[in-house]
Amino acid sequence: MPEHRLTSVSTRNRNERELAAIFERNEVRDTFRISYLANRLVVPVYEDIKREFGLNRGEYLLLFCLSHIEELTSQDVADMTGRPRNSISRAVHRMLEDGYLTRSPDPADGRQALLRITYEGQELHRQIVPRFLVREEQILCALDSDERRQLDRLLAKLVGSNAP
Amino acid sequence: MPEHRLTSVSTRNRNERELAAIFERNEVRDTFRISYLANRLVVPVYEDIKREFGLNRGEYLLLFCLSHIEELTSQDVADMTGRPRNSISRAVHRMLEDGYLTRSPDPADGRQALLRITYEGQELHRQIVPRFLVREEQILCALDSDERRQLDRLLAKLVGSNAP
DNA sequence: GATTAATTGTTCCAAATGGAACAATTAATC
DNA sequence: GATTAATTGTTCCATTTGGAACAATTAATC
Repeated sequence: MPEHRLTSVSTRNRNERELAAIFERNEVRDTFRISYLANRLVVPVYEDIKREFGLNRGEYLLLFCLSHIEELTSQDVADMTGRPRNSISRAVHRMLEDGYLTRSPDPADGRQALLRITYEGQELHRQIVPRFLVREEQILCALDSDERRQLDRLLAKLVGSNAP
Repeated sequence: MPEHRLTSVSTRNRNERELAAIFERNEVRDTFRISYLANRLVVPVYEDIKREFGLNRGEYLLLFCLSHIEELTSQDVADMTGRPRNSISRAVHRMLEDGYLTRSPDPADGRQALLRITYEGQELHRQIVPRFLVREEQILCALDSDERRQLDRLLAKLVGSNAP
């Protein structure tokens, strides 16, 4: 965000009250609340991942992409994650060294190399996913099952639309 | 934020198709989609703000907070935005120099200083808000007015709950 | 009321970040 | 097919970032 991040993790009453007021008053309520939610969902998990596995966000995103798509180039990952290519390059090297992925030159195009996740990488991913799920549940349990379905439908629609 | 960020801004068909697949396949769908949405809403606007007004995210967040709450300390802003205090400190100094806010020592507590937005700061905020709104509309127009109300209700519930 | 603990804002510094230039390769254009 | 343009992954470098230590001040504890 670096982010449009607003946490209410404050021990001081004043801020909690005032923060709530911001949610009601501000001019771009939906953007603001979605951004806030995203950070509440994701930030603490990334802090865990950093602490326990030594991966930063870019490295985990690389792992995540390769967990779902068998073979990708660095450029693919850059496109998908919106991160600059040099960051991906760094992440790839670190993850190669740690044995979480492999790289082989593309026989069809000498410029690029094909990345794949290793077994160790898959294992790591398997350890990390539950943390996101636990966190998701902590936040989304505020909704009943009907509301969860509503949310699912709305998100599908929003994400599916190809706005600019 | 650095971020759990996945954009579909790719000129290549392959990635767009594969990206869509990730949304369906992955294990933490709601977290993933909310995070994706947040970035789509916010990232391009922050890029504009950076380019046109020279403010980074932290600086704008400071402005945003002071636009809605008359008087805050640096620590207040740190609590509300979840950013480290030294970042806030830097942002405050830059914004002071630019004349977007004022600072006066708190007579009741010698440790802290009270920040307020200036007229110039309010003007700047007034110029920036519409950009968020335009972007919000670009994304949320995928929903009809009923669905918008649903979303509003769900967000209120999610944000209002005080999960850990 | 003296002593210890906690809080605020700042400075220092090592690490992360991302833009720009670059060589290697492939695609496009003439 | 030669020449120009575009693409990929990397290196370089200036800027940003955030943790830790710090002085100044206030609160808590004895």
